[in-house]
Amino acid sequence: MKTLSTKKLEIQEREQKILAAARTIVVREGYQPLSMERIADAVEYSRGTIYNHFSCKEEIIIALAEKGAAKRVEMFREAASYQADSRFRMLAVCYAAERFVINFPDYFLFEQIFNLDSVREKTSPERQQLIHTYEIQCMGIVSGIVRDAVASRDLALPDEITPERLVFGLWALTSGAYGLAFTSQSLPHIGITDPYNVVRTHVCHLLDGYDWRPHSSTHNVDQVFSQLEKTLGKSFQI
Amino acid sequence: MKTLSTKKLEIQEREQKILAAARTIVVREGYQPLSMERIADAVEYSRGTIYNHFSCKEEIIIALAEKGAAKRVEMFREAASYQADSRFRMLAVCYAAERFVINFPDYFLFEQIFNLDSVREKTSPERQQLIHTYEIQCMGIVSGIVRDAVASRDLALPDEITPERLVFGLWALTSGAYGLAFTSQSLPHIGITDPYNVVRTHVCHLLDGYDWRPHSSTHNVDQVFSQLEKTLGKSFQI
DNA sequence: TGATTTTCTGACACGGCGTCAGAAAATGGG
DNA sequence: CCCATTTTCTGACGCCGTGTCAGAAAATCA
Repeated sequence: MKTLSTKKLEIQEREQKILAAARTIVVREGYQPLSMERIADAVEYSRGTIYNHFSCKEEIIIALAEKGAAKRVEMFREAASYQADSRFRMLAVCYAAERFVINFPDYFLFEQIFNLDSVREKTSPERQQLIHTYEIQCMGIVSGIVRDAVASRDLALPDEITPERLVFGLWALTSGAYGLAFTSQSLPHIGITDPYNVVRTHVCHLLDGYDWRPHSSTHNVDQVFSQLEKTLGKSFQI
Repeated sequence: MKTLSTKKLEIQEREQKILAAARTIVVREGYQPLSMERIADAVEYSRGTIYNHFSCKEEIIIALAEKGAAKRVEMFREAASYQADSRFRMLAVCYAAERFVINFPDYFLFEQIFNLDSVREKTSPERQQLIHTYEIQCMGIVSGIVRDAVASRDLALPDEITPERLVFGLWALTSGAYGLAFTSQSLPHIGITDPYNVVRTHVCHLLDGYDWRPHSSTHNVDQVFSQLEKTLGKSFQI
C-alpha cells in the first residue's frame, strides 16, 4: 500500500515535471524548439510516457496557459482587495496585469499561442472551459470594482456603458499594448521605450474620460504606482 | 522576344496565384490545413516550383501579411484625407481600422501569425522591413492628425504625452479589442456582442479624456460613424 | 514466488518540409 | 526548322516531428 501511493505520487509529480520542462525550454529557447522529444529528454522518460499524460503537444501548451490564467486571477484578487478608493483599486488591478506580463512573459506567450485557432482546435474542451472560467473570474473582479465605484458615486456610467463594457475597454487596451510591446519592432522607432508607462497614462486618461473620481489631476499617477510597487510588488514575485 | 516576355509574365503572375491560393485555403479552412502540398495542388504546379518563388511557408504568410499591411495604409490614407476637423479625421481612421479587420479578417490573421516569433524568425529581413515600413506609415498618418489637432488648438497634449504615445494608446486599444473579438470566448458571456461598437465608444471617451475638441457631448457618435459608413464604406470594399 | 495488472518504451507509420538531379520546356543562332 | 544552350519544372528523397501500439519492464498482490 505504501509503494502504491509512492508510484501514484510519482506519476502525479511527473505531470508537473513535464510542464516545468516544457516551460523551461520555451523560456530559454522559445517556442520553436519545443517538441515532445525535447521534453522527454528533459524529464528522462520516453515520448510514449509523455503521451500518457498529454494527448498532444497542444495539451501541454494549454495546460501552461491555464496555470498562467490561474496565476493572473490570484494576482487580480490580491490587487482588488486593496483597501482604498475604487479608482485606486482599479489601478491596482492594472498594475497586477502589468506585473503579470513582466514577471511571467512565458505565460503570456502561452496564452497567445493558445489563442490561435489552429492550436486551440486540438485541445480538450475541458481545459478550454477551465481557461474560460479564469477569464470570467478576472473580468468579474474588475467589473466588481466598477460596480463599487458606481455604488460609491465615484463614477457615473453613461447609459450605453455597462461595467462589462468598460472592463472590455481596459482589457483591450492593456492586452493590446502588452502584445505590441512583445511583438512590434516599430515602438522604439517612434520613441516608445516604456510601453508600460504609456499604458498607465492611457488608463488614467480613459478613466478621466469617464469622469471616474478622484480625477488624475488630484492624484499623482507616478505616486500611485510607486505605492503599488511597494505594497504589491513583493507578493507578485515568482 | 514576345515569348520571353510571355514566360516572364507567367512567372510573375504565378506569384500572385500562389498567394491567392494560400489565402483561399486559409479563408475557407483556416491556417491548419495550409501546406505547400495544398497550395501546389491549387495552382497546379509542383511543390518544387512553389519553392522557386518562396523559400518556405512562412515567406508566403509574411507576403500575405505585407499585402494586408499595404491595404491598411491605403485605407488609413483615404480616411485621413477626409475634409473635416481633426477629431472627425481621427475617428475616420478608427473607422478604417475597424473596416480593415471586418472586411479582411484573413489579413488580420496573417498579421497575428506573423507576429509569433517562431514564424517571424524564418522570414527574410527584407520583407520584415517592408511590413515594418507600412506600420510606420500608418502611425505617421495617425500622428499627423494628432499634430494637426494640436496645431489647430483642438487638442492640448499634456507634457508627458507625445503624439506618438497617444497613437500607441489608440493602436493598442483597437488591435487589442479586435484580437479579443476574434479569439475570446468570453465576450458573449459578459454581454458584449458588438465589440466594434464598444471600441468606438472607448475611443471617443479616450479622446475626451485628453480633451480633444469637439467633445463627444457636442457630436453624436453614431451619427459620425454612420456618415463615415456612407462616405468611406464603399471604397473600403474588396 | 509467481500470476496479474499497471506502466513504460522505442520501433513504426505517417505526413509535411526543403532539396536537388535530372526531365522538360523555352530560347536563340545558324 | 533544327539542335545546342539556358531556363524552368518536377517528384523522389532524406529529414524531422507526431502519435500509436505491441511487447518489455515494473509494480502489485495473494
